[in-house]
Amino acid sequence: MPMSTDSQRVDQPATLATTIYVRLKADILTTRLEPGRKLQSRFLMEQYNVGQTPLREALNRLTTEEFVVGMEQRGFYVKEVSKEELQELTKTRCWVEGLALRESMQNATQTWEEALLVAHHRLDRTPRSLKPDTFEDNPDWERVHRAFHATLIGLCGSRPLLGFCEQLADRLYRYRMMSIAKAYPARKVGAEHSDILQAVLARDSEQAVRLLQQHYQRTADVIYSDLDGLLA
Amino acid sequence: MPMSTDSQRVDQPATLATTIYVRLKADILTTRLEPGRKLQSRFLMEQYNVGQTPLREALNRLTTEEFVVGMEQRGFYVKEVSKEELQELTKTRCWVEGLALRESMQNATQTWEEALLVAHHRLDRTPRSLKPDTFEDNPDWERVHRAFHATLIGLCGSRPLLGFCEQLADRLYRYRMMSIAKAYPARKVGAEHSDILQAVLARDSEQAVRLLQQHYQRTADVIYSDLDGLLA
DNA sequence: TAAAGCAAAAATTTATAAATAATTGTGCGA
DNA sequence: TCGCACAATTATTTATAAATTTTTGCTTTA
Repeated sequence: MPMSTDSQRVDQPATLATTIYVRLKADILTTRLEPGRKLQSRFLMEQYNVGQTPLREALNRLTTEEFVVGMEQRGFYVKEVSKEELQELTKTRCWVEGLALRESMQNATQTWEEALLVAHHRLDRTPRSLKPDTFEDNPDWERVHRAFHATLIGLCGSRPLLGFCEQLADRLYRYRMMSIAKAYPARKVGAEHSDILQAVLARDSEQAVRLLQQHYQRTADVIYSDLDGLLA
Repeated sequence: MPMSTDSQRVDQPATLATTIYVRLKADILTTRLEPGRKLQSRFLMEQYNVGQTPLREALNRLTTEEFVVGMEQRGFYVKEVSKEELQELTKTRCWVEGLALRESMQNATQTWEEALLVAHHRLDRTPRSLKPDTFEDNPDWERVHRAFHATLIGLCGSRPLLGFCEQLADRLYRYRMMSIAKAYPARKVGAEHSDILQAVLARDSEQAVRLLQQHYQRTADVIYSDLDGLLA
C-alpha cells in the first residue's frame, strides 16, 4: 500500500485529526455549526464518526485560531459573533491589507500583474450563485474570489503577514455567510474588483488601497445592518 | 517568563493540557528546547511527567501557532530558525506595530500616557542582567519590557492586531534568546526606550514610529550577525 | 408555600493505558 | 549497489478509567 509516491504528498491530510480539523473548520466557517453552539464530544463523535482523541486535537487547534472557545473542564463552544468583532476585524483587515497591497505593488513584476489579470478574469466569469434568481452559494466563486485577493497582496514579502490576512479572511467569511442570501444580488462587487484591478495595473497605489479598503468596508456595512435581525 | 497564555482559558482551574502547553511554549521560546529538535512523545512524557493525551493536545495547539511543526505520521519538531525568518518577522513587526502605534497615539488619553510613563519607569529601574558583569537573564526585565511595548500599542483599538503583535513578539523573543549573552552589555537599549517615550509624550507620531522601528531593526541586526556563527 | 441549602446521581470532560497503523532502520540476497 | 522483506521504533487511535461539573431531588427554613 505505501508507495514511494505517497511520501511526497505530505500536504495531504493523512491523519484523522487533520481530517476532522479541516471538516470542523469548514462547518464552523459556513455556520453549519452556528455561533455559540456547544461542541459536545459525544455529538461530534457520532456526527463525524471519529474517536475522542483526534476530535480533541482538532478542537485544540481550532482554539488557538479562535474559531472555537475552550472553557477549562467545561467543554468547547463555537466562537460567538458580534457587531463589535465584525467592525474590529474589518478595520484590521483594511489596515493590514492596505499595507500589504502597497508593499506588493512596490515589488510588482510582470509575472505578478499577469497572474492578477488571470485571477480577475476567472473571478469575472464565475457566477456568484448557482441559480440565477435565488441565491445558492457557488463554492467555485469563493475559491477564485479568495485567490484574487490573495494574489493582490501576495508579493508583500511577509509570510507571517499573509498568514494573518488569511486568518482575517476566514473569520470574516463566517460573517459573510450569515447574511449573504439577503444581500444577493443587490451589490455590484464585480465592478469593485475591476476598479481595483485597474488601479493596480495603472500603478496607482493610493487609489488601489483606497478602493480595496472601500470594498471591505462596504461588505461589512451590508452585513452589519443584517446582523441586527440575526442577533436579535 | 513573559509568555502569553490564552486569556480565555486562563480562568481558575488549569487542565494538564494547558499546563503542559504553557511549559512547552516557554521551553521552546527560551530555546531550552532547541530549534529543529524532534519532540518525541516518550521523551516529553518523562521530561514533563504527563500522559500522551494532554501532551498531544499541547503540541497541536503549538502547531497552529507555528512554534512546533507537525509532520503527519512522523511526529513533531521544534520550529527551525533562519535568517530569512528573522528578517521577515522584524519587517512585519515594524510595519504592524508602526501602524498600531500611530492608531494608539490617535486614541491617546491622559490615563494611557500615565500608564506608559509608569511602564517605562519600571523598565528603567529593572536591571537587564541578574549579575553586573556576566549576563544572566532577568525574567523581571522581560516582563516589564514586554509590558512597555504592549502599552505603546495598547490603544490601537484592534484586539486581533494586538494578538498578532503578541505572536510576533513571542516568535522574535526566541531569536533574541539565542544571541543575547553575546550582545550584552554592548547596546544602550535604555536610551532607545526613553527616546520613544519622549516622542510619544510630545505627540510626535512620525518620530515615535520611526524610533520604534529603528529599535526593532537594531535588535534584529545584532542577532543577525550572531546567527552566522550559531547556524554555521 | 416558596426558597435556599445540601447531597447524591448523572452527564461530561479529561487523562491513562492498551492496541493499531505507519514509518524507519537493518540485513539478506540478487 | 540496489531492492526487498522483516523487525524495531514511533505515531496515531481506540478503549477504559478518573476527575470535574451540572443536574436533580430531598430537606430545612422563613
